[in-house]
Amino acid sequence: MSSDGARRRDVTVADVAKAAQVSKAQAARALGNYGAVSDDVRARVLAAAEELDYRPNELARSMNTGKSHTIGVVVGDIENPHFGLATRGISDTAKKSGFNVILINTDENTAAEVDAVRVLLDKRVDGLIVAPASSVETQHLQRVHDSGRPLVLLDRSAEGLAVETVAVDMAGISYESTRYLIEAGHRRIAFISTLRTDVPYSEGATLDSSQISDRLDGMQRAFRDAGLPAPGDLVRLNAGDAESIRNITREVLLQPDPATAVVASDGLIALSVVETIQELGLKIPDDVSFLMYDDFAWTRLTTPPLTVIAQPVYDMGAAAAKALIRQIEGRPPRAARPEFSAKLILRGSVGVAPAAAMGSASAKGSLEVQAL
Amino acid sequence: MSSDGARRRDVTVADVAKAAQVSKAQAARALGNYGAVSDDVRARVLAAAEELDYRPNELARSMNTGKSHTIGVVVGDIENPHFGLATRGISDTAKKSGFNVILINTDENTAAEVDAVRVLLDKRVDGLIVAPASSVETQHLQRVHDSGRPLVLLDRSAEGLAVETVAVDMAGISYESTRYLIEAGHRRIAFISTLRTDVPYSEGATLDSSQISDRLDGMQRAFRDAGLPAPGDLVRLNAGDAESIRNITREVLLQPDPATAVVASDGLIALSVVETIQELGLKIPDDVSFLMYDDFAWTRLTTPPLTVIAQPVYDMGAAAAKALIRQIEGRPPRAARPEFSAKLILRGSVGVAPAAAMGSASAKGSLEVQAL
DNA sequence: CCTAAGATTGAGACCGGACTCACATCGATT
DNA sequence: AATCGATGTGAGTCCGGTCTCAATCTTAGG
Repeated sequence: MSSDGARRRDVTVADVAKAAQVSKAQAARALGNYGAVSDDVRARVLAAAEELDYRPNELARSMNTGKSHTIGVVVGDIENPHFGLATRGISDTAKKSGFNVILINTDENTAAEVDAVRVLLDKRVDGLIVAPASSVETQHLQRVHDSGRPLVLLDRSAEGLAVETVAVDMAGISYESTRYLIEAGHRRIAFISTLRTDVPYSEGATLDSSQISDRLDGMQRAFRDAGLPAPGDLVRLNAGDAESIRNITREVLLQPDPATAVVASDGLIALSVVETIQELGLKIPDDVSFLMYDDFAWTRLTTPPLTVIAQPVYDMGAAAAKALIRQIEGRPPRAARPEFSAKLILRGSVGVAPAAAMGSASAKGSLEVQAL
Repeated sequence: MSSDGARRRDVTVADVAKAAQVSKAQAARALGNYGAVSDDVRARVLAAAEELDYRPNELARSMNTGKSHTIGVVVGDIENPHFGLATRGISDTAKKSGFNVILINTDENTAAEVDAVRVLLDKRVDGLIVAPASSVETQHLQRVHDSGRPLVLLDRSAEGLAVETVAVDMAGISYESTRYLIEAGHRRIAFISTLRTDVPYSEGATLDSSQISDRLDGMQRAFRDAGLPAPGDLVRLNAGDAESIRNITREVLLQPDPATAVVASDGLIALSVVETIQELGLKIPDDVSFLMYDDFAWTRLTTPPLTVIAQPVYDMGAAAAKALIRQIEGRPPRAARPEFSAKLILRGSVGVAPAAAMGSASAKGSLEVQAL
């Protein structure tokens, strides 16, 4: 309990003005630090404000400046460290420029996303950073853009939406890593993703996610360039919870013409896949090779450590925030936005494909491993 | 570009009223769904709103209702999956009750926390959930409480602050797990935490974090009950970045009277500790036993899988949000708040202490391991 | 047919700041 | 000493809603 009781009404400029014996306008000027105010008045007002423990009502302030100094961030799943890190990048950057972050989780559900965007707009955020759940259903984002509210997309792009987008060149890294797997003798490469789709995957089908579809494009191109048929039957989407990932993993590894390598689309999937592989008593990389997107610290602790595709997630979050703030402040967008690129980090989870190993006398066990 | 151009001023109730040919008051009533409105007027207003694509300005609304339907969440580090999960629990629960979440990261820095709280208050959030960086420097939280703004603490309590707190019984689980280690023959148990302190740890010193100090109390009590001296010299605080954790780990393991078991205070620390142990060529659990707080999925993937102290983080986040919302809505706090309790999950990283192993002929390798 | 309770409705105050505008004040200019 | 641009200052409006209050309309009861 402070000296003079608790939970009384908030102190307003008017109160301060009265205490300082000046007009509301003058008090507001002194407090808001604008306009012309004599030293005498300023001192009195500031003293009164201090005395009364005055705190400006940002809501009121926002209402007539039109700026809320708040940006809205809409992601699929904060629980996923990928977004955790990205969010950290965003919020660190935002804070540096005096912006706050309202975070909304969509569970990768477009309806929830539409809602989130609406709520954020209603709250008059100064701008939005969205990792769209769908690259196809984007009317709500289109509307945001049309309304003139700054918008930056993260991780995935939206079809036909000319909006600044911070993402890595997925097709490129996917091509590169697939080639790496192909060179290790793998022909049967499974790709497992949580992406929800109605129809089972078939080559050429348009997917809801630019990110996944770019990855698949990269894989296909790698196979094509190698003169090999892409194993479309091993592309498994709709991997939802741990149980379904487990089932899918068993399927692709135990079926007649099984996968010799598995690519996990994100860290959450990777956990279940690796766990299932261990359960099946299979050894990585002797029996199955494994590759995953995102380089989390724990991937160095497994035996063997996992070969991963590292994405500069924090930096991307930071870049998205920077780009957004630039838009908010009306500065022109960066001429050449930096393309973020992912890196294939070779550790120990990719080995020579079992069948190929028989053919080549030299290769055995894991491929050359790059330190760290 | 929508049919009628872009980026025009926002549509307001006044606009809708004009279009519907009714007074502003009536339009507001129809839109806000309060007061008495005839069916005819309601229909016209709703139609006009639809036509004009009217969206209420939540800022204006908040300003005179006094409610922002927003809660502020202040955590030390969203990047830490512990908080990621907790945040998820909070935001899921909040959303269900129509609340949004403004998230601020403090980097476990009290000054940043003070600032965060101020900003949130200025934004007139309806309530706050804070995981206090310090259990001692809590004047800012005290002020929040005094002002009557709902406040719930998460994870750690604040000294002398009678505020609803959602946390696990740390002393209890720490006691239990220490006893477990002691029974396995460990006498030299190291405890590594990021907690920043000015003075090096000494038994009895008051710490800045209720969480850590409870854990240490539990450890000490376990040693005392076992009639053994607590290895206070192995309590290592100030473990900041990966590098410093690495150094500390080496120290406690390589010094003359080394630790035979290491307890990592959180998942981030655990990563570096385990990595360092592996680097040193030591085997878990044969050479060193390892125990960590928080049960992350990856702890099941290492060899051996790690023995952990699982905390119901998501549920705690959800409970904190529920408690806060209850306060916001003026309902009485739950009579008996559920005590959350952590669970020791035995996997394979704790074994018989090397010295003790020599003594007992039977024990060798890891202790009995509980499935999952 | 008249009257009063109850339903509708519009004018305008209000929330807490920012900002416009007209009106001082004041030292400097000539 | 009269004039002028540069401050200072206070009254009052505005932002976009909510909400009070008095006026007007219905409609059922007498």
